[in-house]
Amino acid sequence: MAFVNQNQILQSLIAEQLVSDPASARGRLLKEAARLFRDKGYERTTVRDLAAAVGIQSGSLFHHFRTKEEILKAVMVETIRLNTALMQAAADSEESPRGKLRALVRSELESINGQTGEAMAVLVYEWRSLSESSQVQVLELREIYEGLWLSVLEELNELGQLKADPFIVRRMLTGALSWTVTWYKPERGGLTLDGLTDQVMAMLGL
Amino acid sequence: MAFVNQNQILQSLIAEQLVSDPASARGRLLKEAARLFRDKGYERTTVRDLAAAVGIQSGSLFHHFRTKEEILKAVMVETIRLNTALMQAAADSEESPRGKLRALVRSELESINGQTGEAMAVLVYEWRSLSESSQVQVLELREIYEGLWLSVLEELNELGQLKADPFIVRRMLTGALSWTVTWYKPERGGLTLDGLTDQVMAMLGL
DNA sequence: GACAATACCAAGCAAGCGCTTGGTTTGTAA
DNA sequence: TTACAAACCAAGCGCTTGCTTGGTATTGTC
Repeated sequence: MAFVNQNQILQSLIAEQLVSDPASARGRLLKEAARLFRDKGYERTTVRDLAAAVGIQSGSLFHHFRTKEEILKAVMVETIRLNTALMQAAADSEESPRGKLRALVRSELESINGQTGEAMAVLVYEWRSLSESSQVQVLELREIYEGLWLSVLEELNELGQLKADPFIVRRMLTGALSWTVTWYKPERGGLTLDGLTDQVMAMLGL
Repeated sequence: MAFVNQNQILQSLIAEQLVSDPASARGRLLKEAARLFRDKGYERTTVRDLAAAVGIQSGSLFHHFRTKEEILKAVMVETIRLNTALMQAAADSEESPRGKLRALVRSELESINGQTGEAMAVLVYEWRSLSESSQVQVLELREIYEGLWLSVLEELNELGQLKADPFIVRRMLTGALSWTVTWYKPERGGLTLDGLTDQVMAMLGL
């Protein structure tokens, strides 16, 4: 498979209309929404907050989205789509199972602590605010994403390099990596994203 | 130090008025509040929900607590107090650093997935709903709790048994263990709490 | 340049929210 | 029995919420 960079992946997803262009009105709203939802929580964020963040009246929001919850759902759906593609590319760029796992860890840390960090945090911590029917739809996408992890972890396990059950390791990693959003501040303190990735791999004895 | 069981610890904390008796009106409310806050989130839980859960009128709540937020804070404060005492006892019951760490992991898993699980989940996932001044107060208690973990992890590190930085390992464990609340269901599926603890230790290469 | 369709505004509605109020019941102790 | 505080109820106030409505700019298309 050819190597592609992150921007190419984003562009092709936009072309397929699977994620909104960050430059479009919809895209800008979703970005601001993700930030507000992470900072204040979905419930504490009002439609007036959302509208103000993109400079329109609160009522005008409902021209783009039918309900407030639809905004939350859109944030989650587009985030999973983008990150599934990014993770797939990261895994494909490596040969060895260990290399693939490291790429996945690094890629997820990047998603959580980088550009799409707000949206990733929303995905993890605002799950309960989604209606049940929306949860089902988002869960379907999430399973593709998780499948990526499991295939790599199972490969490692068959090689005897994993010290615990693949399913459990993935779940522990889900918690551990998403939790980094609450404490990891790359700017102050010397730990880089690669350094953090190394620590995670070391912790797993890899 | 003498071995004490969990109930003895709870009783002595009640006697010192550091946590509410679960049989008292206040104690029952806090228990119901923890459950509701975890299930629906703090913001989605109304004072009418809280009152109905203990069979009183919504206005009557404010005879016991000045504000709704005070209820959230009380849930968090009492939960930390209880669990700090439980963790201290668990660590003291073991000799070796590895044994102490295992006891801490098991104890935290028990807190998260057992009786006080609702409250522990609230502590982790409703942090943002606390006012800043309350956050400061709860954080002070939290630091005692974290100190317990760090002293054990540092001891292990000095013995060369830890594969990554103690601070980072603790943070990874915080995320990983608290996340178990979203997927670990001891009743269905064969994994016991001890089994899960073993998996965590294995993952750390211990 | 006509004409939709799209994007937005200004105003406000109905419902639900946290919390207050004034008054009644219940528990306790002399 | 009396006295008094703690616990509770019934009612509702003032405010904020998500969302609707009727209308006006703005944009793209032929």
